[in-house]
Amino acid sequence: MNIKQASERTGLPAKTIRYYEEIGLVAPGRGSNGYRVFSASDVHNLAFVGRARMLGFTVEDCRALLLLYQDSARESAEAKKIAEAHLRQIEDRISKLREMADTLGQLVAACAGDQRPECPILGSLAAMEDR
Amino acid sequence: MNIKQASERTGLPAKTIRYYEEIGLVAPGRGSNGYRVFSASDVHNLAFVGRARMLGFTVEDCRALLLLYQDSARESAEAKKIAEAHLRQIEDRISKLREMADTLGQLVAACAGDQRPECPILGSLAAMEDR
DNA sequence: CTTGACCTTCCGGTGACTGGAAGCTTTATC
DNA sequence: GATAAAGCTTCCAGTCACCGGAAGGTCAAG
Repeated sequence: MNIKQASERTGLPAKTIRYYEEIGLVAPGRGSNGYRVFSASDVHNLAFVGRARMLGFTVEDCRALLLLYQDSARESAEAKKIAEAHLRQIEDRISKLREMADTLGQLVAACAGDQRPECPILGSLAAMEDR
Repeated sequence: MNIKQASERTGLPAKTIRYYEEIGLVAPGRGSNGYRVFSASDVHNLAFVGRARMLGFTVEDCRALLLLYQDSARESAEAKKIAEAHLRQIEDRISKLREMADTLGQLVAACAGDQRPECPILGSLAAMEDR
């Protein structure tokens, strides 16, 4: 099948699929007209990567996971290690964002948000020594 | 003062300060030798931006906030609007990350992580129809 | 007078795409 | 057979907020 169909079946934009080929994540064949030809397993691999990306794995993680997936002699410990590291990263990012949101929430709550110039948000940014 | 001192007082890397000048966030003067010369208010503005960045504001938000800060005729509603929009974005990102982390946590918990190839993580990525 | 710290600009890279231009091929319609 | 629309190709540039490094100028100390 051509790229459009592969795109529809995987939910990935055609541009993204071309990009994945460029960086060697998939290697579809080529027809005599130069068009990419996607096999069922190409589509399967693309969908695999698409789902991994939805879970926030980096493209390099996706590459590693795909290799493991295709390796019948793999050890599940390998995949778990990658997933655990990623999970820790996500939790880290969440806690940093949580802190930002909390601080920001306090500032927003303290701001009248009217036509007057006094603003605890701007004041706090100007000198945050009080926190 | 020179860039190194400005960097030390604001906690921003010299590279970042040069970048902020390039995009017009600050406009330090220049000495006869071509070196940047930072006034107290330059440093103040840089610190302002640095704190806004720590709260996750985009550089463009920082520019807007800085302009408001310097505008004595501002209305606090303006600043509040920016902060609220940003807060919503952060909350969005948190909830997306929270979903990822939850899904990922379940997969990690279900994976033995030993020398055997069976792996619910890889299996789930290969076909996530079951969730 | 040299050493080392500091400063300058410019170029390229990051991650994971996305948009758009210029130019093929294929398919459908008249 | 002409033409138009859809779909394909490659390549270039841009995104965001910087960071690293090269090549070279300047300044203070010994």
